[in-house]
Amino acid sequence: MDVELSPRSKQILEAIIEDYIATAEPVGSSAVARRHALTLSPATVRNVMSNLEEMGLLTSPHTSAGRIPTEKAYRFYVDSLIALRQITRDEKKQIIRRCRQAGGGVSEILKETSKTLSSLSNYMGLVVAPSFVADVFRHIEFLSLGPHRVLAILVSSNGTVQNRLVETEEDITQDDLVKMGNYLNELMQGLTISLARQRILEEMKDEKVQFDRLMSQALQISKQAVDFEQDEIFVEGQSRIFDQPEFSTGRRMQDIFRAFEQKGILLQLLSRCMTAEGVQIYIGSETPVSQSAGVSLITSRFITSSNTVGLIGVIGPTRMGYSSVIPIVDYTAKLVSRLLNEV
Amino acid sequence: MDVELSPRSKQILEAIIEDYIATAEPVGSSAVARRHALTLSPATVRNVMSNLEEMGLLTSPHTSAGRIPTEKAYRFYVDSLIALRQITRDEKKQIIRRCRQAGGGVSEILKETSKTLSSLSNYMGLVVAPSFVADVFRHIEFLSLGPHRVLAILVSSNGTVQNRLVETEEDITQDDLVKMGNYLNELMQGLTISLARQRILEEMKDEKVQFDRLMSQALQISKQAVDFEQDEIFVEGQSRIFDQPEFSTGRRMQDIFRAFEQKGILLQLLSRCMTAEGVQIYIGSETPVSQSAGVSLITSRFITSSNTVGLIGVIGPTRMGYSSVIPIVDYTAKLVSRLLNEV
DNA sequence: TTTAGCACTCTACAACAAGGAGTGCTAAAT
DNA sequence: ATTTAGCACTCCTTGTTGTAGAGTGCTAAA
Repeated sequence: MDVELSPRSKQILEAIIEDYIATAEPVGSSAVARRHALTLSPATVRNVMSNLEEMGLLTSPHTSAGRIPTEKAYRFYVDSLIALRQITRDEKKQIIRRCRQAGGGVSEILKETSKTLSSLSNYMGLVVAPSFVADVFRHIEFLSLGPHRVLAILVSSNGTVQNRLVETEEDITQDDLVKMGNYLNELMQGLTISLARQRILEEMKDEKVQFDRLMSQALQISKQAVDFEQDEIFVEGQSRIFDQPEFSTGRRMQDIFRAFEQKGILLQLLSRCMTAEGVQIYIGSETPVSQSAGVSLITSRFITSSNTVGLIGVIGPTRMGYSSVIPIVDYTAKLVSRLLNEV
Repeated sequence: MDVELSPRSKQILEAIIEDYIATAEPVGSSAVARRHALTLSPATVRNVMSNLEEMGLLTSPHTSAGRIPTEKAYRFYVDSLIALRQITRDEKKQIIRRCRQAGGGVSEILKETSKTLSSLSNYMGLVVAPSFVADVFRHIEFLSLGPHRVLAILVSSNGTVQNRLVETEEDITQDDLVKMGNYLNELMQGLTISLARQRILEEMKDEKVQFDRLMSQALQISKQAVDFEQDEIFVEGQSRIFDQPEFSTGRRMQDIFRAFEQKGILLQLLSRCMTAEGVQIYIGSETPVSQSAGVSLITSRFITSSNTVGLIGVIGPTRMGYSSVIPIVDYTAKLVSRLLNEV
């Protein structure tokens, strides 16, 4: 950002951005002069605006409309101008209450978090759960559910539970299933899930094991149990985008919804965002989700007790209330980290 | 339905409905005469249409537009006129393949089912999972995840797995957790989840148990484990409603999305639909989800091995391709029942 | 009972005019 | 050297009018 601006230009730019965020209408010179009680005439403001336009910070939809901020302007605003609103005691309370009351497992907490983000920000809430495969193995257990059906339950030290129904060729008694469980628990103790998976594959090559019918079956089943892609994603408050006038035309909304139906995009997002600490802000075309749709994304990562990383965030129009959403996202991410690490 | 119609009127009504389903445009008298190679002049068709309008089966948006079917007409069409299209071998294959490959637990299968319904019908797919509380208890297990954290895992004989993280006041060793598990497994053997819940409450009143520190803790924890509302609902293919011209205006879409964000509505739907067997069809204002939005709903229930009931369905505009969607829903419901009962 | 003919209604679309908002430029004022 | 008032200009918005087309309803003939 090689933007060099006089204090007055900054002030005017800020006024325009905030006006536009509030109204979604192009803002004209007289509106700025009036609303901000600047001791300047519209004409002066116009000159400044003209400069800002040349610098690529403003555009006008047509000759005789006011001007609207460009992506570059939002970027500058967020980097240099913004006065973050403090998160209120009330909001804090609400976040804590809702995330806690979710009770249940990790998934339930994260889903409620996503809803909370949505309702506090009035945009869409997004949570991408941490990848299970990086978690540390805690426990595996097999239950017989019928002649050829075995339920494998896999627990990580985070408390994330995976279960999978496996069809077996032959009948296995519950006693044998317990033995298999003991064997595997021994085998995978202390490994991450992905390492555990490797260990299983190695073990399957072992000659001793190959001759032990029970053990080789155990490996077979558990291999299926660890082989999955578990990508939990919670997008909540989708209907809120209808509140935004810029999305009232179907076309852009469709883009957004399409994007969410492809999980891949969101996972890619996760991997991109999880390296950096703190609140990340993606504006317009910077946004990995749906570049064309004119949305911005504010995210922050959270960390579980096993040091795996997840992502929370808010998605709204580029014209979003950054100053209030950023603190909310920030606070929520920290809270979720704390909740998930709580003793 | 006290509709008495001549064969010719029926034929014309059917033609109009099918035309309108295909085009979403009001259909005029000459279009009917032409497209259906009826040996009738537009004028004659007009007379018939005029009658149909009087009977409340057609309306016209304005004087000089064609006519469109009313809800009553769709109802009559579905009840008496419709020629169901046979489900193709290809569709069958696709349904089977996708539902099977989902692997994993019940949830995964049902989610994939919902997606499959959506992509075959080109409308939205809906699956409401059977209520867990009616399932038969199979197994409970406790795992220590840290000083004061216990993970309770509850398995029903369907293979549905519930897990819940419980904070305990004092530390409990894994050994004790195993004992607690044994005790509770004994206690709840063969009961449904909801009965198991009652049993726990009864047991907590028992004096003998109250003096056994371990057992009373076990009850305390397991009470939390069975106390939840687990309503899994999968709505997939939401972006498809953008393809329907009648929803291009934001207002009606918003209604639909709002409805889906309130789970209550869908659960109410479940309870209403699950009593009846076979395919259920709800047209327009009959639809429990969002009466105002002009949507129709085609559902059928499925049954799990423990005789609990779930719901699959397709949601589209009232102007939906009933003749092809009905067989798809019918077949899929049967398949899912079979899959979930499979030995 | 069916059909041709015709007047009638209503929409959709385009062309046009008036009003308004906001700009850019120029020249005067500070 | 800035700031500001004045003013012409642009372009959107809204409303009006006119026309073409689609489709109906009615009447009278087949």
